[in-house]
Amino acid sequence: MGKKPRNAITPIRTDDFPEWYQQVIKAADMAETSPVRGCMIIKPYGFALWENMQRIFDDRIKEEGVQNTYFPLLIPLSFISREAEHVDGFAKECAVVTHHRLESGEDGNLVPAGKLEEPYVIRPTSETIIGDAMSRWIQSHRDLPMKLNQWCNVMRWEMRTRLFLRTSEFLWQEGHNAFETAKEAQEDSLKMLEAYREFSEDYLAMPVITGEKTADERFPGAVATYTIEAMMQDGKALQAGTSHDLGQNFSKSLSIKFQGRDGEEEFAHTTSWGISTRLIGGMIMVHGDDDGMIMPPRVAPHQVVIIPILREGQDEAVLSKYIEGLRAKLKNIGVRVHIDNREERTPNKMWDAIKKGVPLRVEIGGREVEEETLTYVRRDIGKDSKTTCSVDDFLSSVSGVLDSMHDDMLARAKSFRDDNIKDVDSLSEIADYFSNNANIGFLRVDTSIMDLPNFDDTLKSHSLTTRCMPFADDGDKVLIGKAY
RNA sequence: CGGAGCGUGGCGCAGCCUGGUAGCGCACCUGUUUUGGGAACAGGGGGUCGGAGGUUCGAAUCCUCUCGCUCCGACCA
Repeated sequence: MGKKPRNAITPIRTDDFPEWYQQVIKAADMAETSPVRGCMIIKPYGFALWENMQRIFDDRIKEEGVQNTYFPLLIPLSFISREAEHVDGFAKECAVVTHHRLESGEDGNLVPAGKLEEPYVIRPTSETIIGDAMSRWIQSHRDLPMKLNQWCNVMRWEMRTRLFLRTSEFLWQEGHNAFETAKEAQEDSLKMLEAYREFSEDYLAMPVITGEKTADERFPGAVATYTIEAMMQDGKALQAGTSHDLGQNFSKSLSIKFQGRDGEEEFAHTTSWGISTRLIGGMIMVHGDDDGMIMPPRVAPHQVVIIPILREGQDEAVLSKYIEGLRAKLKNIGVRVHIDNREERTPNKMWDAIKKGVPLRVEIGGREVEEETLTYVRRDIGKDSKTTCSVDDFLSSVSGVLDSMHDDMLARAKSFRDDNIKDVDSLSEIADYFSNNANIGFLRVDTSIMDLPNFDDTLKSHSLTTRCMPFADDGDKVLIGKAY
């Protein structure tokens, strides 16, 4: 029997990136497919990550005066059809509830019965039903701005699904704000986009490009869609979050109106903005390596995992007490710590911690207990970072170590991304670049190129899309790439 | 929805062409020796082969239908 491969994930990224992605999720025990078509089961370790993301971002939006609500899962069919472009955008992917009862059929199987007068649609997004409520709640300019959010699940019957990146049902937050003026709405949509950028970079260590979507990529019914775009390690783009300026399109079709300061009746200006469990897929593809996941320290379910190393003739009680003491001290200073006490071989515990991407792995055996030290390894660097230090030193430096790991992860991802954005001038250069399979990433071109007659065909024939018109280029350039 | 492939113990697969009543690796359980970057040996438990129908003395193997999944494309957070 030969030794197992040096890396924990097979295949490695450069051999088969999509398969590598699936294997990382499995190895980290984050999620799996379910008996329900296109729907995933988020396992405890994956959900703990989502909970941390939720907590952080929820606190952030509350600073903006956003209030949480909960609206029904089911939306009357007639609501969806109120906004014309909205219908076109979502009709193809709606799950519809048509019955409310099951009866025994002739062959003994249960069959739907009790047909509904009006079918319900399982929400693909909630602009219409929240807008309907807003139309009743908003009467005066004094009721504005109104900022509502909900953390919930939505369903879009996608043709092809991938864990976290695109599932038929997914978890997200959807914010819906209403304002008196067009200017406020526009500013708000940009502000929420900035909140996404900050969250992605400051907590997920995932660098993003902020910009506006081209008309083709705009949210159905929106005046403008703003996006944060991230680049995965295979050079593909991931739309990691969007914020829409809906103008008065939805307020007019849903009748969200108020009496203004001048006594005239006016339609509100609304925005909507969302991020989803897709971000988890992004984190995997931005940070993961051939040994599995690397959790960004600030959202990692466990920031530190302690692995007891018990050898023969060693007093287990003494070791446990030492470790328990360390755990309590770490918890005290706000570090999320996990002790791996499973009856499992030590090397396997280490590999599990690696595959799960726990930022810091702490090993404690007889030596450490005797010397009142501990040994730790940074996940993103590996065993070359193995350090032994006193418990006190660790306690005073651990948050700094986690911070620098965060900074390093962000910097690494940023330089990879920047290295893979090229400037070009012509359609033929775009075609040439993506005809060579070795070339990955985004191309940046003048927005005027979108007016060329062959533009759409060129993109289509290479499976390319416009990702966004970056704010950094004042909207003069457009990024083009392959997307998830 | 178009193209391709696959459904056999928990997972990954072989067997199918040339029908004879199921096998391998990993995982799991027990024991011994081990344990600081994926342990070794020995013993052991677990499947009726996606589903339905057909051919046959006999079907995981052949035929028909059907369901599901994965990948590629179009669509999309």
